Amino acid sequence: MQSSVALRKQPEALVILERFLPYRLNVLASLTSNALAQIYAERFGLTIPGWRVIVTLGQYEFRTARDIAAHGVMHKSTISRAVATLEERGLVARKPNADDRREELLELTPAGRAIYEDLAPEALAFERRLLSVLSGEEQGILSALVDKLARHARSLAPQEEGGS
Amino acid sequence: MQSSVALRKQPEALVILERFLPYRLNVLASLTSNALAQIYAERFGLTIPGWRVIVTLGQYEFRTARDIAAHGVMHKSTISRAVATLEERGLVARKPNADDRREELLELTPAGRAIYEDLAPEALAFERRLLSVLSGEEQGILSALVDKLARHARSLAPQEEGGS
DNA sequence: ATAAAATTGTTGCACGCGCAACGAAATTCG
DNA sequence: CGAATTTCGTTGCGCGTGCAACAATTTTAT
Repeated sequence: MQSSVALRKQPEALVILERFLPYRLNVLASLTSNALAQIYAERFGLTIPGWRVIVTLGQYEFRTARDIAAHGVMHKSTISRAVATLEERGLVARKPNADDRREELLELTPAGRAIYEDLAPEALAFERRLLSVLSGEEQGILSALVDKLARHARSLAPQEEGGS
Repeated sequence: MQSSVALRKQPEALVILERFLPYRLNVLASLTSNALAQIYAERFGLTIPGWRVIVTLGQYEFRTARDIAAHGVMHKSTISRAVATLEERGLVARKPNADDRREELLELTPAGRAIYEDLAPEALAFERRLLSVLSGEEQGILSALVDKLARHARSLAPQEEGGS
């Protein structure tokens, strides 16, 4: 065994950022998030959590704060405050749940739904612009891989409450 | 043309979160980021920006704060403060650049490199655990697609400074 | 050469966010 | 049935972070 160099002391790159997936995922998510945030902040004065509440309620009609938090990996206090702000602005209404009086069902007001209907097409247009560099097949593959990874990542830390 | 229902008023889901890629990318990034953050916060008292500075310097040896910020889509003030903290802890050192005295070259101190060499294997182990649900081929495909998307996303908003 | 514009990094300020403690309600257990 | 535990949502606190203004320096334009 011809030893190459004995006791190399030179620093060595152990992690290559350009190949480190968690890093790259965060960079990509930041890029898309920032671009989207610009749209709904400038045009509708919405924060990211506020936007998420509105889109979730636009899709699900009635949901609790906890559902929204868990689904989007956000802290419950973040959602609580976002809902409070949206309620003050008259975009979201609370309906007490008779079956479980700890929780409140949330829904969009007509004004909230109007914003949703304005915002949703822009969000989809942004998504299309973003995905336009991928073929339809690539989009499907990416979609499946992202879902697979996300499911696995959730199983690695099930009891957590995350922050964006 | 037999019209279906005239003037449907029922609310309609325009955005399906489970199919909306920016949302899913953020969820996935949050999941991985939280799990990683737990490692280097608990064991080394590092914040996310602090960790990013250390890994970047671990790989590149000499970099300016601006480089790190742009590469990781983070705000320059975030990096500035992270570097200040790391310098106080004796993990990072500044070398003034004679060619351009506005900027400072950053490098890891021996203590900083020691943390890096402790942390890097754990980060890589986490990445392996995360990617273990994908085949080698799938990993390669995902990698390529993420890069392609990130390049495109950067080109959509080139003059921005992002936030994590 | 001189002035105007651009760039690097820092800092005061405000605010959003995570944490932990809390009240209220529901569930589990003895 | 009653006590202990769990869960949903809110809130005070501290802090990290984005924004904008700034000093220092370099680059560009006149």
